[in-house]
Amino acid sequence: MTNNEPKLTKKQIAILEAATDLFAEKGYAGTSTSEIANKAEVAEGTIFKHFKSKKGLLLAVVSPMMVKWLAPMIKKDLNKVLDQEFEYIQDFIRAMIENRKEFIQKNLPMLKILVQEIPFHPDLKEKFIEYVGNDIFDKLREIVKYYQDKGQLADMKTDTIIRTVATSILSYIVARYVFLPEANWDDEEVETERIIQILESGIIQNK
Amino acid sequence: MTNNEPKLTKKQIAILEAATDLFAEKGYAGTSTSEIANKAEVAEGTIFKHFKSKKGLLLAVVSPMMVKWLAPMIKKDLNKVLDQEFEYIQDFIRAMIENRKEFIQKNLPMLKILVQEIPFHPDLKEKFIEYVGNDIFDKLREIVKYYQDKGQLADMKTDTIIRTVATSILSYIVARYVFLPEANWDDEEVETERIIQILESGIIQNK
Amino acid sequence: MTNNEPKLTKKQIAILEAATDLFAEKGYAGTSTSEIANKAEVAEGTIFKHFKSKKGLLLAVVSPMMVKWLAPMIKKDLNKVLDQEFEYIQDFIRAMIENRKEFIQKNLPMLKILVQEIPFHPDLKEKFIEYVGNDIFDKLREIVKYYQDKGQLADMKTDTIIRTVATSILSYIVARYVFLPEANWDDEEVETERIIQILESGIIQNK
Amino acid sequence: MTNNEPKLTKKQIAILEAATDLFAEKGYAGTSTSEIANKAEVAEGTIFKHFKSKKGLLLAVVSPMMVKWLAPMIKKDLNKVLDQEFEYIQDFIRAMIENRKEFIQKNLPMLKILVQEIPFHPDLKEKFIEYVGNDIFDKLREIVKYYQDKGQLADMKTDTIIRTVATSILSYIVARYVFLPEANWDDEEVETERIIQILESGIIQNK
DNA sequence: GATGAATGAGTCTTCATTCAT
DNA sequence: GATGAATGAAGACTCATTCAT
Repeated sequence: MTNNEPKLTKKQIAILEAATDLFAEKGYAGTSTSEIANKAEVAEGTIFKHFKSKKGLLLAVVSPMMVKWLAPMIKKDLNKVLDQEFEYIQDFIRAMIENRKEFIQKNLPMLKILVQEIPFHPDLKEKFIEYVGNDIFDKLREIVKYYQDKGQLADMKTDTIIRTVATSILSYIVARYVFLPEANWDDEEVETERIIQILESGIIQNK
Repeated sequence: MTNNEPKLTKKQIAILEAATDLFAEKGYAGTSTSEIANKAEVAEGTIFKHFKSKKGLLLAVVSPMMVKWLAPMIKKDLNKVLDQEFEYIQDFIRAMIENRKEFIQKNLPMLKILVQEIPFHPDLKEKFIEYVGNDIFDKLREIVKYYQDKGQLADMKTDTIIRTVATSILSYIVARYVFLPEANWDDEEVETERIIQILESGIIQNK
Repeated sequence: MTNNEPKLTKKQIAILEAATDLFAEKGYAGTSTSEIANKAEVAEGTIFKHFKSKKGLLLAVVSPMMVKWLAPMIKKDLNKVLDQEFEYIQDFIRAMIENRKEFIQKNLPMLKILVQEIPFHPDLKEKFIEYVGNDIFDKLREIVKYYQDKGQLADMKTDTIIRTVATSILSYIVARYVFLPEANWDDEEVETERIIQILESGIIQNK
Repeated sequence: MTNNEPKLTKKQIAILEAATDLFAEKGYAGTSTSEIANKAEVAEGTIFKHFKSKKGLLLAVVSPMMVKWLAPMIKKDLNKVLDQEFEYIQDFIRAMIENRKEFIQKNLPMLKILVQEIPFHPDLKEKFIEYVGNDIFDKLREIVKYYQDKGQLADMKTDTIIRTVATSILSYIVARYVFLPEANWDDEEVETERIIQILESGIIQNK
């Protein structure tokens, strides 16, 4: 967890970047390794030297996103919560969205790949669950509990609350960045506040 | 609704069903025409006799869903709205979800295909917009206006309201039926009410 | 040989005409039976009812040309020669070209097919030789002999003379109608005379 | 002439040779790429690695013939003409036939392919015209003019003379090597002299 | 006689993967 | 490590031919 980034060579980075772009644009099954080699300006064989198979390349593209994005997202913010840095849950949600904004935009293709390919790759799904399901979900439950105890969250089932918040956020991200990127959206801050406002008057007990 | 389905033969239906299942399961690009032929128990050539190309088959799978589901969904309910059958917007939303429930479950694979393939097929997107964007969106705007005038909807931008309601519903459908079908969900009625409740306290002005 | 044209039905004629056009335009191997059916406005099965196979259709297209064109060409003119109607060989050659002109132009596609497909179909070649080699060639030899005896033809080998005349005529036809139809050629009469003139001062002894 | 053949590998040569033989024997449309692969003893994929498509292979087979045969044929001999090496046009024609004899025999299949496929491939025709029509035709006109000025050629239209000589030569080549290779021809020298003799007494003014 | 749906072998082409250099 | 030529299985698609209606 400390230094798992084992010094990628220039070629490896080029391959990963090319693969990320192409997988996001045309899907995993719709992208050929020769296209990737071409875009990365390496020989086709080089890809297989570093990532044993095409599937291995997909995992290499998608894994760091799970490790670097989802895990830290919770770990960091959870600590802040417990350190009393977020008195109100609104602040926690806002932070979760705000802090990742940059990362989301930079890694949008990876996210797109993740969302699009998970249904077709059981092993991807497993890996995803391995990180999110068991590790993060537990911590999210702690957080929900924390705010429920503070009286800031409705007394619904924990999982329902998590689901509601998660889908509120994800639906916005998916809609804005994956399905309708060309629609004229409001500023991100405005949309963020709208999500919070909706959640606030909805499942969040004010007072 | 009367006779637009120009008598599909048994084989055509078998092909469409096999294609629908396989596209949903493994994605369009990940499914081979020989697999489809195999599952439909027809010769591979038969597929191409009826649907000029693999892409043509995809459109044949997905088009009726747009024509039969989305268009009627609005047309019928819009009339009911204007006929004063839905005094409260909650009833309208409930009806939209309730009425389609059966159709959604029956045509879930199609919906899954639509959601998953739209990003990769500009022509699919166009066809989708052709049905939803220009025809249906306009009518949705009318409905929103109608309830805004009645004071039942917040005074936000029309499009924002539509988006919020739509993503609330879609996020539930996608989460429940596409991404996490094996999670233990509450009864559909309960979830439906939850959506309405969230929307109610959120963007819907009570009183 | 008397009435071998066994009353062709309308559909049969349509098929033969469509096949002739398409074979000439795209070659035998490059034309599909469905294209032919399409152009002839009959069902694909109908083609096979009448002409057992695609190859059978080719033979049906090409055979009459050999029977109707080459055989009569000689028979008729040979008689005229022997009836003293052509005192000079020039008249005989001129007649051969003149008389067939209409037929050539009307049946150009068939001729094109014959020339183009003979190298690929041993049975076609055999059929051709059956008509030309054994039947016609013998009669041509008679004619050459006849004019050689009259002192109008050089004392070369009979076959060489036939070859020379034949290639002179054929090279003109092939060049004009098959390879370079769009070049600006002189009137047919002028070209005909040119062929004769060249043959005249070449292999034909004047006086 | 020095290094335009950019080092063909053994496999590429094997493919080109197999394709040349098969195209000549069965025609382009009548030959399958798997047959070619088989004969060349390479994998089918290898063909497409080197020649992007079947059509590309056809061009690769036929192009060098145009570049190496037709262009040099004229260029070399034209210079000799202008260098006064051929005082009489007979010598020029004889040289044209003689010098190429070896090449013709070695590349007969290619020539056969060229003749047979040009009618079906507009792009082949264009390429052919590009080399023969504009480059060589002009030079041929110069040569004709040259000998007309010397009084050795009849005062006909330049193009007619070229056509006559060309068809005289081509008809002989096509007849001897393409259509009737098994007929008992005289020695090549004898036939060559015959062509010249016919042309001589025909269009060539013997002072 | 005529149809056209159905077939499955065969076509051209692409692809992930390997391996000698 | 890096290459890219080579592979052959698999892909989408076409075709001549058959047969029940």
